[in-house]
Amino acid sequence: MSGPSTHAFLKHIPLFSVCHEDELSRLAERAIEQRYEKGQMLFQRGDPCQGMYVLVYGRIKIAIVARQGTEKVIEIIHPSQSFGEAVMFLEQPYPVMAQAVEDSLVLFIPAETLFTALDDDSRLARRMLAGLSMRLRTLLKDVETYTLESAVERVVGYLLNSLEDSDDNVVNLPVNKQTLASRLNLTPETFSRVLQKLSEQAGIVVEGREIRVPDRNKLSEMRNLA
Amino acid sequence: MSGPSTHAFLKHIPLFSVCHEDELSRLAERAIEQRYEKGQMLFQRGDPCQGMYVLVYGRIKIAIVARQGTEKVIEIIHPSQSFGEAVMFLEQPYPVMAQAVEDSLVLFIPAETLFTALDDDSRLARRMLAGLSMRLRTLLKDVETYTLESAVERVVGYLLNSLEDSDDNVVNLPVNKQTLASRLNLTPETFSRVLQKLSEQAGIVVEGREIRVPDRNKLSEMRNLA
DNA sequence: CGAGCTGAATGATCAGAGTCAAGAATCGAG
DNA sequence: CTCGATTCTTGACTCTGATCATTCAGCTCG
Repeated sequence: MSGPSTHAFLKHIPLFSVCHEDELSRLAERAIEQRYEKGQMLFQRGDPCQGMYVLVYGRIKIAIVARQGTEKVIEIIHPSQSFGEAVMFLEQPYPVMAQAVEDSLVLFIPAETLFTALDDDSRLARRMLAGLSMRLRTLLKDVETYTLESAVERVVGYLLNSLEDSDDNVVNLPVNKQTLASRLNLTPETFSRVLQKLSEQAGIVVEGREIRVPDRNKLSEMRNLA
Repeated sequence: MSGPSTHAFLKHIPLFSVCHEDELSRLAERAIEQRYEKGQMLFQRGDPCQGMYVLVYGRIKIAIVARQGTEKVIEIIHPSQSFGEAVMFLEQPYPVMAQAVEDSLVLFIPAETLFTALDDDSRLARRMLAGLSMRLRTLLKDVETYTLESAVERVVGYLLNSLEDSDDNVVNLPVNKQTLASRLNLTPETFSRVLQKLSEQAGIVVEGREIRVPDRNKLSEMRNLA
């Protein structure tokens, strides 16, 4: 990806789509392309933060690591999503780690570059505020899910959510089941058992990373009854 | 609280402390004082959001409500804290509810007023971005706590955290034990038992809403062993 | 093609925390 | 000060989901 295509790429990211052309050019110019192989770390908890990221292609997982090394996936980043903005504003070390779960290409935007852009354009600031607010809302939803819902409810919720976008009846898991289980705050074993149960009782069909859902209502009903 | 004192109050809130005098005056002028009695709702999930709040005195709890009416406290707001900004930027209905747990006075700042101030002053925008980022970090920490820590660890963590500010060895619970239990994602019963256990094994002394911690290290050690 | 990995499924067991039910203590209004 | 209502504590029991251990399936690579 060279200069001009970086410009084009940024332009269709919601966050930057409001920017003026010359501002976009400036951002594109200073953005740094970084390639990561599957398994490589982008940053670890405690690392200093010098800017934000936008994922071009591949897949990144964001996770927290407990004292004993237990890892809990917070978020799975898809292409065109940005991450790391919040930490940049706080000027504190990363509270999480980021790791490529597939070969990935990211754009790194240095903090200085972004701060300048923010001062120049109050619309960008507004977008950014909305973006962080959205992130906050999502995280809040996660808290709600983790604390108020059972294992079955969490899985059903995830599946129905994933179905909303695509209009066929298939969910393609974005990562392996271990990682997804962690994202849903389940052990792989429990996740497997829940899928098993849903196959029997809600008629879903699991084939590797592909899950077919012939009847959404039936699946949805599993949430209500214990 | 009249106009001039509102100005003074806002001035010592970190978020607004960067504002110019005339901007502060404008904010103070348009801010609306609202009084709530203990138990009164400020807003409910689903209500439209027209601005943000700053708590002057009293105590507010922010909570999510599940389908069956189960309530989970997300945050306990103390004086000088602001809340509701994120929802304002999203222009969506509230995903949470807010209720006064003591007689309270809040300042309501209309969205329009704030948006104007943001456009006029990029420093305010920057502060606001930092503020939301901070909120995000806190919520992330909560996810970490809920998913990775046991009941005892959560309570010990809360106590040690509360001790950090005050330098005597006493924690004064800001709300009743039910509410605090919910904030820590525990049932009141479990919370009570954990306090019981910590009294026996870590030497803390519980007297109503006052908890004395003679030995922080001893308390801290409770986190590690099962 | 077979050895060795990694990811996934399954079974047996266990434990942490929730639920239900019953008292005790505390608070607040009159 | 007293009655009634919350709020808190304690006990007995249950249950969800974690842990541990094993087997199985699918790949990759020499």
